[in-house]
Order: sequence, then C-alpha cells, then structure tokens
Amino acid sequence: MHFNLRYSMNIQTLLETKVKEGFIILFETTIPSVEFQATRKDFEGDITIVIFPMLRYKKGNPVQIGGSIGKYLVENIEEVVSYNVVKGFLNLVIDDRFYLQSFYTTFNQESYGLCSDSKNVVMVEYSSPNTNKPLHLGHVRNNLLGYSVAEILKASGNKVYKTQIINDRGIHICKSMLAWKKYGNSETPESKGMKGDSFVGFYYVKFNDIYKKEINNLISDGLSEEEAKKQAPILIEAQKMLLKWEAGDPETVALWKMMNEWVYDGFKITYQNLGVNFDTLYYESDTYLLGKDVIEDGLTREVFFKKDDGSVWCDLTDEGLDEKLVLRSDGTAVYMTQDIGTAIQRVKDHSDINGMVYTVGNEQDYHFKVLFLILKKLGFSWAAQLYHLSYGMVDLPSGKMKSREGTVVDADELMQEMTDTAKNISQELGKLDGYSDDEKIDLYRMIGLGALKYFILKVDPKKRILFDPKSSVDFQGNTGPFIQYTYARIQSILRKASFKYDEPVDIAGVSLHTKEKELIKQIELYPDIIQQAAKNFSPALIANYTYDLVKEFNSFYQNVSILGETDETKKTIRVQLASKVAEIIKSAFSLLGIDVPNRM
RNA sequence: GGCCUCGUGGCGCAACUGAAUAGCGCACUGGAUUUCGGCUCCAGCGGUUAUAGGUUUGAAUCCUAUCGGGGUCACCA
Repeated sequence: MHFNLRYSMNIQTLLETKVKEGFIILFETTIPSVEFQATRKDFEGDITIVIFPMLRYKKGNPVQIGGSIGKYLVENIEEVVSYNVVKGFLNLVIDDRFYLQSFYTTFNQESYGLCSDSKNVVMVEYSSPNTNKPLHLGHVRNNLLGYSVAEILKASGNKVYKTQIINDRGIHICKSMLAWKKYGNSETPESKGMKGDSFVGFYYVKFNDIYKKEINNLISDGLSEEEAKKQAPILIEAQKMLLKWEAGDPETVALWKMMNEWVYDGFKITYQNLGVNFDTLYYESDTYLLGKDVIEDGLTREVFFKKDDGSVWCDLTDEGLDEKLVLRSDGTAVYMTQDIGTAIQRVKDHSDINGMVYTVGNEQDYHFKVLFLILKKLGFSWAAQLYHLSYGMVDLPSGKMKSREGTVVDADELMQEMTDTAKNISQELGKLDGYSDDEKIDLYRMIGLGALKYFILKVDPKKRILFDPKSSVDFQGNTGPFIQYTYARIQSILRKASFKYDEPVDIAGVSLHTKEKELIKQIELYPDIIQQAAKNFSPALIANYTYDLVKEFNSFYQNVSILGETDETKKTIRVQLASKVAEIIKSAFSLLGIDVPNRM
C-alpha cells in the first residue's frame, strides 16, 4: 500500500519526469520529451521507452544509453522492477501491485473513462435528409456516424447539441407533390397501408418514370437530349409548382404540408429503430432565405465583390481556390448563401456554441472548405472551430447507389433483414429459456442492429465502404454480436458469483497472472481512447478498442478459471476484472449507439 | 484536363500520426473442454504496404513522378 501517493500521478508521467531527471544527472543534458509505447508482446516488459529521439540531444550508442536510463529507473522508482534493452528500445517491467492498485483506483468509479466537463459546446449536425423519399443505406452511415460522434464528444467533455436541417422544400419535393396530385387519386399512407416516407417516395419514382418517358418522346420528335431534359412538360409543371410554393399559394402550401407530415411520420419510425435522436431541428423552409443580409454586410466590408451583372462573389484565389458565387445576379440565394446564414442563425439560437460539426459525405469536401473559409473571412470567432465530418460513400457490389435507378438499399428493409438474420442464428444457439416473445423480438433487434452498426462504425469514417447486402454482415470475429456475446457471457458469470466483490481486496502478496495483467493494461486505456476518438471524430477507434479488450478478456477467460479458482482473493479479483470489462463494453457500445444483452 | 482523395496477404479491416520481425478477422489447415455459455481459445498457411525514386539513424506513414479507383470543378442542393 505504500505506492498510494503516486497513484494520482500516472506511471507514464512519473517515468517521464524521472527519465528527464536521470538524463541531467547521467549526461548533463536536458531532453524536451520522452516517447512511450506499449511493449510488444514478443518482448519482456510492460512499458517501452524509445531511445532514438534522445540521440539528438546526446550522441552515443542507443543500447548503452538505454541501459543507463534503465538502471537509473530501477534504482529510483519502486514500481520499476527490471529492464532490458533491445536495439533502441528500453523495456520496463512494472510491479504487479502497481497494476492492481491502479485498477482499484478506478474500480468503483462511476462512469469510468468519461469526462464530465462541458466547457466546450459543440453543435453536431447529421442526417439532414430530403423529404421526398425514405432513408437509405447512405443515410444510415451518416446517422450512425453523427450520433456516435456526438456521444463521443459528450463523453470526452463537451456539451453537445444534436441537430439536423430538414430539406423540406425545393424542386425534389415538388416532384413528389405533382405526381401525387396527378396520379394519387387522393390515396394516403393509411389507405394504402404504407409507411409515409415510402408512400411519398413512391410518387417521386413515379414522377421520374413519366419524366423519362417524356424525354424519350421529345428526343424521337427530334430534340437533343439536353433540350428534351429541359422541356419535358412534367418538369416544367414541377418548376411552376415550386414558384407557386415560393409565392405562398395556399393550395400548394397545404399539399406540401400534408406530404411532409407523411414523410415525418415515416422518418420518426426509422430514427426510432435506428436509435438516433436530435435536440433541435432546423427546416430549410425557414432558413432558405437566410444569409442575404450577411452578404450585403460582407460586400461593404469588401469580403465579397460584385460583378457587372450584379452577382456577388468571394475571391478565394489567395487560398488556392476559385472565386465562389454567393448571390445570383437576380439577387436570389444559392446553397452557400443559405449555409452561411444558417450557421450564423444557429449561433444566435444557441449562444453558448463555440464549434460545429457537419456530418456530410465527402462529395461535399470542397463546399465545406469554402464555407468555412468564408465564415472565417467574415470574422466569426467560432469559425475556427468548424469541422466537416466527411465520410466515404457506401458502395454496393453492383456499384454506386442511384435512387432514380432503384438500386438503393432501403434503411427500414436493411434493419429488418439484419434482425431476421439475428433471429435465425439465435434460435439455433441462444440460451433464451424463459424469455417472452416480446423479449426475444427486442433481443433479435438488438443483435441485428448491433451487427449493422458495428460493421459500419468500425471502419474509419473517411474510408469508403463496400456493402454487400447478400452476404450480409458477419456475426463472428470483429463484429458487434461477438462483443455482445462476450458481454452476455460475463453477465452469466456475475449472476453465478454469489459473493460480495464490490470492495478492493488486500493486495499485499498478490501476484498477477500474465493474462490478468494484460487485461488491466487494456482496461486502463479506455479513458485515453475516448479522448483520441473525440479528437479524431472517429467512432472506429472506440470500436476497435472494444474488440481488443474483448479479445484480451476471452483469452483470459480461456486461460484461467474465474469461479473455479480456490484462492478467494484471486477469485474476487477475477470477478472484479470481468465485471469491469463488462462495464466498459456497455459504456463503449453506448457511445456507438449499440445496446448489450444480458443473455443471447 | 485542373484540384481533392484513396491504393496494406484471396476478401474485410488495423497500425497510437515517423520506430522493433506490418497486426487482426473471415476463409483455409491442424489442435484444445471431467471447468464458469465452443457464437470461445491456441497454432499454422498467407504481404517487397500499387510502381519508381527521394528525405531520415529509421518510412505503410513525409516529398516527387507514374499507374489505377473514387470525388469535385453549376447563377443545382
């Protein structure tokens, strides 16, 4: 128990100060920093100090220098038991009791790994769908990423507002509206027994079918393809409808409201199934006129300039980019104008915000680069804290998803398929005696969605994903269900552990099994992983960490007996380790938006 | 074509942002349970990190060129 004072300081900080101190004493040289690594499995040791960078300050043989430092550390730090040097790497063996003791400093800590500060306030935007069709696989990735990053930011010490901007107006909605008006026969989602968003999406497809036919007719009448696309009567009609909407025509607005409500009813169900949510909503119909006054203001401050035809531009050539249009010659807004206005509006609505995250696919990289630059030029203090959470596309084996060509993977159907697969597997292998049918249904959903979410989130957001719905998603190896299974198995052990294990044991004289020590090391990484994941906006780091933890646990589980251990102290420690691992799995998975089962 | 981005065993992913013999899963081969849930564990097979140069004590990682994939270059959103 005599290490107590030092546990507040972690071993790495302690080592760093001692290495620096040793360097002065041994070589009369100061070094600015010390580089650490976890010792590779094939060498003896727990923590490794890399000697190479030190050679810049003290010329010499890295093995000799490493040896001197190692000797110094063993002599001056009780926790350092021994050392060995391989090439330029100084491997240190740390006392078992240190690991046990530091395990116990966090053992009873509530919400271990999470940081409760909220000095920084961030708004995270994700999803932001158009309201003319249901959500598809691409939206699924967006939603999972956005939700998870928001949760990670919270866990790492930020206050977070989750938001989305619903693209509820524009030509795409008018297309669905027009097709319904012409061919809908006053049908409703209810009368058809359809989900509202699918119902509206059906008419969007209908519109495109007719549009395509009209184009072909015009082409055979001798028009060029380009001309035909512009002159198709149904398109012209849709454009007229948009103008009517903009003019506030009561009938058009009423139709628009009705159809949007249908879509929202559908989205609500999809979001619920997906397990995502929002703190505040923005609608494009409210924001699409924003931003124009800012452009005027920017014009007087010479952030922008006006061309002869009256259009307004921002010159970004100094930044290596082009000139960018911010206001049309007729004075109307473009996408960029809206985005500028909306960003400003958000800060007005939530005055504590000092940063924003936009979850949008990487095809808009350029747009956000420009948007952020313009906001910076306009002089907003929060403009430095904007982040485009850019993610790669989700491709199918057949290639790109095209909504007009019907090759999209529908979000609702996908979730249903995953749930069905989970059901088939669980019925064969599950231990569900005594579960009611409702409980079973919940469980299948939990596993199916766990598989889907983990599959998508374990990949670095920036990378594109190839998704094969046929071969579906694995349930073995580095997968959500594998991790859920480990959790359920630990719960089974904890149910059987009919003794008290919530207090630290007396660690004097206790020595650790290698597997126990490795497990503790892995457990201790969790808080830092959360910080890294937040810094990199990457749920993938959480996912892969959790998998490593689980693998380490399973290896431990296979190598030592937990409840069968006869030494009471050891048995208690092992149950404690297991319960801590379960706690972290649950915590980490909640950051990914994945639930964990007590049995499966 | 200009700009951006990616290229790691058959397939799917890692590599703490420059360090040890490039890790893991699937698949394949062979093992492990009188034991706490075998959806587990252990081992084997398999890579010149697209190619060619360069910087560095050290490169999958940084620089240059080439090849290949994707994105983007609208008074669309």
